[in-house]
Amino acid sequence: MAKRPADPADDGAAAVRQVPMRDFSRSLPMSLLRAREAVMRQFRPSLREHGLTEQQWRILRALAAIDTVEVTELARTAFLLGPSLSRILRDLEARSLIERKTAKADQRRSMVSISEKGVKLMASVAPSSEAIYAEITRRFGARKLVELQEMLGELEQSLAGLGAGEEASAEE
Amino acid sequence: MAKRPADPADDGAAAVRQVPMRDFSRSLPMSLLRAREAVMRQFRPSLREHGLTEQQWRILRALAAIDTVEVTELARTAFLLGPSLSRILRDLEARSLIERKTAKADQRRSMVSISEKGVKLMASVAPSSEAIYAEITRRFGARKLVELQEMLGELEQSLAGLGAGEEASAEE
DNA sequence: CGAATATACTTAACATGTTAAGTTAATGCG
DNA sequence: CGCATTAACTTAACATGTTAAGTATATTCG
Repeated sequence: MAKRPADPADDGAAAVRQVPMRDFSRSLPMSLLRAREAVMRQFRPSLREHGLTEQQWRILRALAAIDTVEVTELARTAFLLGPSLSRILRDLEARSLIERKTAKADQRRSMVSISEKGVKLMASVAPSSEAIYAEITRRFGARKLVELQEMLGELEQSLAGLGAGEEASAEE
Repeated sequence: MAKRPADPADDGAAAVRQVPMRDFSRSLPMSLLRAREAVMRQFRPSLREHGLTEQQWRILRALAAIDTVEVTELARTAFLLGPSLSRILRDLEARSLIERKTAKADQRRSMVSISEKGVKLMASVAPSSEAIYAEITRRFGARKLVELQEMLGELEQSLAGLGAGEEASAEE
C-alpha cells in the first residue's frame, strides 16, 4: 500500500522531511542483510578461533563434499566471484589446507582439492558449527526454517534472469 | 584422495558419504546470501550509472529520512560498521553530497546531513530504484514479500542477544 | 596451418567488511 | 583540579566484493 513515489517533482524542500521512500529499514535488501548478519554473527567467533573466515570455511566445506573440482565450478558452488576465490585459494594453498594441480587435458584448468590438513581442520570446526546451527534451528523453529528457505529459494527463482543482462535487449 | 572422512571416530557410514554436512548449498547463510545477491543484482547497475554504491545509497536514503544525525546513529540506521561509515562519509563529503559539522554541545559528535546536491542526486535515482522494487514485488508477489520480511524479522529477533557476548558469561 | 575467438584463470584497482588500535573530547571521582 | 575511564570517532591492517584488464591455453574456421 502506498508505494510512496519518491516524487522527484515534489520540490526538494518538503520531500526530505517526510517519508522519502519505503522507510528504508524495511526494504527487502535491508531485511535480508540484517537477517544474514544476525546469523553470521553466531558463526564468526567460532570460525575465527580456528583461523578461518566465513568464505574460507565455505570453500573447505564445498571441497570436502566434492573431492576435486575446477576453480570455476568451485566458484559457483561456494558462491564466490572468481577474483575472490583466486585470492583465497592462493592463501589456503600457502597454508596447505588445499592442493592444486593443473589438469592434463586442459592446461588452463586447475583442479582443486582439500588436503589432509584441511580435512582435519574441518573436523575440528564442524562440531561447534553444527551446534550453532542446531541452536539457531531450535530458536527459530525447524519448520519455519524450512519454510523460510523455501521462500528464499522462490525469491531467487523469481529474479533469475532479470538483470543478468541476457544481452539482446540492453542499450549497451 | 577420497576426501570423505572429516569424521574421526564415527565411521558411522552414511553420515559423511551422503550428506557431508547439510549439503551446504542449502544452509541458511547461503540461502540468505543468494537471495540477497539476486535482489541486489537488480539494483547495482542503476546505482552504478549514478556513481553510487549500494552502501552510499543506503546512507543517502537514511539521511534523507532523518535530516540530521550523529555518525553513530547513522551507522545503526544504515546498518554499517563505524569504520566503513567513516570512510564513506569522507568520500561523500568530498563529493559534496553530504555536510558535516561538529555538535556544539559535544565536540566529539559530528552531525551529518544530506546536501542539496545529495537531494537532487537521490531524486534522479529514486524513480529507477522504485521501478525495480516494484518489478521485484510483482514477480515475487506482494503478499509473499510481506510474509518473507516478517519471517526475516522473526529470525533476527530469535537470534537477538545470542552471540553478541552480553558480557558476564563469556570466558574472555 | 594460422589468425581471430573463446575459455579459465589471475591481477589490478577501488570500495566495503571486520577487528584492533589510536585520538580527542567528555565524565566520574578523590 | 587531576587522573583514570568512558564515549565518539578515525586510522590502520587485512580479507573480501566487484568490475575491468591481463595471461595463457583451447577452439574455430578460413
